[in-house]
Amino acid sequence: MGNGGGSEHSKHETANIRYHARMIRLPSPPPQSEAELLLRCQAIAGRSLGELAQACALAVPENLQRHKGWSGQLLEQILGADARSLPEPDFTAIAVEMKTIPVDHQGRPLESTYVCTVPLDGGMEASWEASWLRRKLARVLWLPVEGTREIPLAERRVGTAVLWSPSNAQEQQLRQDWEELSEMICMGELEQITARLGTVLQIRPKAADSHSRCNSVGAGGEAIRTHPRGYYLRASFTRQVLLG
DNA sequence: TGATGATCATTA
DNA sequence: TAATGATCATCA
Repeated sequence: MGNGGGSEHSKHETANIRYHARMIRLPSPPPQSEAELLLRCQAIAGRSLGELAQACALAVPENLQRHKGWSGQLLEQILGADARSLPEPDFTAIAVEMKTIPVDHQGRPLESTYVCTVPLDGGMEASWEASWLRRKLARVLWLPVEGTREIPLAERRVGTAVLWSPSNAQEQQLRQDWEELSEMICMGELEQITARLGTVLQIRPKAADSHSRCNSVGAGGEAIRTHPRGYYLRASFTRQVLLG
């Protein structure tokens, strides 16, 4: 096999990067099957973000403070995601959503995972079955990336991807939380919702800052302005998904 | 030290 | 403004 374990960064390393770039034929066309997507994931497993960025001719930021979505966007490009910023699955042809997840040295998630915006304006969702959240999570490609701040961003490596759909038990957990939270919203109790609610799912602010507002409906059905919020998966849930 | 609430960048 | 991509920073 190749020389993956060397401590030198030299001509050899550069050759590997070029080789990798050919393997994934950048820019990547959208994968046409899950198998094709998984092959691409295997090709980048164990590689560093620095290597992958170089293959894309992208600069690596010093840190993620002002580039929070950088890793996710890099890996989307590498793997051929085509949804861009649309409210669609990242890989539209095969209806797969992709989530990069920062992990510690044991592969445990370091952060919660944003799923989607909480619908607040009028368009209340009729049922779990029809919910945006459920559709988003129907098929997810989890891509772990070393995320401890001790490791310089360029040196952080990509882990083994997991293509996942919720098990029956997981779906029931998600459903229970979603129904509880949705009922509160329908009852006009949005402002009573805190991130402490929900065992696997939570609602938290999702905005540029705490001054952001969006339209919603109050307890009496009147129009109000409130904070935009998003659904997030707790790290403990994602840990079970990744590690069992 | 982990989780909550706040925040950053980009696109349409 | 609202969707996408998330991580930061502070406090219990």
